[in-house]
Amino acid sequence: MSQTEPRRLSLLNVCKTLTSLKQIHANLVKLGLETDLFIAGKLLHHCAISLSDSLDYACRLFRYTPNPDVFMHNTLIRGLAESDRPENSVLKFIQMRRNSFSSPDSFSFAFILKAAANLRSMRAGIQLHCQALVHGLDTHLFVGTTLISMYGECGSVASARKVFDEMREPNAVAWNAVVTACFRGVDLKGGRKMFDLMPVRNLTSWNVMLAGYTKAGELELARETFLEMPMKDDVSWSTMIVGFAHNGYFEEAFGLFRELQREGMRPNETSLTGVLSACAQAGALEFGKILHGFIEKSGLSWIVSVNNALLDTYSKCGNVHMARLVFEQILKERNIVSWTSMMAGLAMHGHGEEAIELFHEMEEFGIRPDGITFILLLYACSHAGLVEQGCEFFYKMRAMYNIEPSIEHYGCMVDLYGRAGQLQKAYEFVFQMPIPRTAIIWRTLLGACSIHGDVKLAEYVTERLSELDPNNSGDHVLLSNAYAVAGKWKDVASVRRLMTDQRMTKTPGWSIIEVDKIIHTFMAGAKQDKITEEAYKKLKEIILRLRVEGGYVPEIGSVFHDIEEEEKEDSVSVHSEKLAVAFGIARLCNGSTIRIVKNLRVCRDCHAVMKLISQIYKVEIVVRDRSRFHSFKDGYCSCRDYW
DNA sequence: ATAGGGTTAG
Repeated sequence: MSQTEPRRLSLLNVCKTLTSLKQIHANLVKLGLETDLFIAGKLLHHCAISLSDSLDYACRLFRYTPNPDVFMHNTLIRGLAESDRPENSVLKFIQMRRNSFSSPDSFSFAFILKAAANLRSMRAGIQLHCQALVHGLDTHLFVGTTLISMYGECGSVASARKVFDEMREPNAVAWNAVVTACFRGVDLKGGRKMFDLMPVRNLTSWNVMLAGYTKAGELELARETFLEMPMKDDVSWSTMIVGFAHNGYFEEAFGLFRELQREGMRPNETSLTGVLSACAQAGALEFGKILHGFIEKSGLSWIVSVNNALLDTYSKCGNVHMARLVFEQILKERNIVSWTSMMAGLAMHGHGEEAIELFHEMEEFGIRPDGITFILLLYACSHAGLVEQGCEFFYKMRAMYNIEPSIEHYGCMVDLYGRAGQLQKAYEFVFQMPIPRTAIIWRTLLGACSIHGDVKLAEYVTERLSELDPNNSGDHVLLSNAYAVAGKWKDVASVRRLMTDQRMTKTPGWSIIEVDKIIHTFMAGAKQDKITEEAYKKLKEIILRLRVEGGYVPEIGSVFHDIEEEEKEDSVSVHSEKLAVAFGIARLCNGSTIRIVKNLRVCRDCHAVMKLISQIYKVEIVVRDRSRFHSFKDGYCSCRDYW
């Protein structure tokens, strides 16, 4: 090896993207050094482990190395084990056993067991356990620890504990693994007990507790533990932020992020994506922009995952243009998540065709779609009314892309037919699907019945649902909406009576609007305060003007209510999104867009009102409902009245 | 030990 080699290889440590790695690789080839096993191993390690989304390149590198050694085998097995297709890792392991002169060492087993863990395959795990035994490696500390994790991931806390108990001298890592295994098996008490028994705790032990508690939704316990910790690192902070964000506590996630910065720590990739995900879910555009600025300033904008989260935040906050801009900026480094997120953004905003176009562009880019990409594609089709295209994609995903449809894909198909009013087809589809029908499948069908007023089917579906998921108030609301659309008010009333008799409470709808940096929440039928009163007053005035100038007649069909006409109309006019928009009209200055986030889907009447308001008051209104965006302008909505 | 894209519904 010449003098320059160590220096050239040390370049690898600073190369952060595949593009720069390729340059180094090209240089090595030019010097004829790429067959040197040490150098090839280093290179492989860098793109299989250190860089994300470079596995394909790693596989090619491996293929072009004449006689790869154990290290290279292990490295590729390791990289594949962490990929989205861990089965390839197992294949590589088998290939190594068959074709190679090198026999597996403790590293091989540690990595391949990780693949079994990621596959949640107890069968593969047990077989590998046996093989490790044959090689006398099952009692090896590292292998034993991975065995514990594997059994934990596969859901067998008992096996995990057995391996642990038989360990001669478990170190802190082994202890941590067994605590993690307990939490995976939702044995919180057991996890806590092992934690208390630990002879030596390191920072990871504490972080394991945080992760265990937040995943179980025990945020109070997590917070207690967090405060109790003798030391915190960025993983501790990230775990807390992500934990709160995932459990819907957005304000808490924001608060922790600010606190982290106050303590003088640098947010890392994970805490940033976590806090951005909170922004996306909450629709907090302004905070998202601040974070964008921070990312640019602190030189973190090269990180793909951060850009993906940012892109997602912009589109979920209603700003597809900014999402697109971020997407354009990462042109070379885009991965499957970037493409899928952008497709999701377009689909949510009603640009189904563009989402499909983007899919084809992605293919030209040489990126293979995965199962999630197809969920988004089908979502795009169903929400744009593109029934035939949706069917075609559903067929192609298996035939051309070798991706087995999962329950989510079947759900999309039911929705595709149902939303378009093809209830017969939807029903047949549900019957011929080859995997067990879940409550969500039936609920999707029920949703379609409620849109189109198919009472008979709705009744049948409700029966199926009562077997699978009884006492779900939402399902009864859907049934009653189906009756209402069909004008069967007596049946509406009887469903409602049933609900009150059984003390079922309907999830309250809420809408939020930000005015002067303050977020106001409106709820139908909530207790009155000054703000709500103001909103009601303005709404009355608006409705009157809509009647006179826009010929507005309330639509009562899709509303859950009964008996008197006047009362029906009343209940329509108090939907939370109407209050929010009225408040926006009252408080926001002319020319600014009214942005509303709602937790449920928008009803027909509110939709009609929004269109009229946008026309008569000359304002743009953007509503994000539970699933998508509606942009109202000049009396039209971006969803083309299909949602 | 932590992370980014995900079917339905109230």
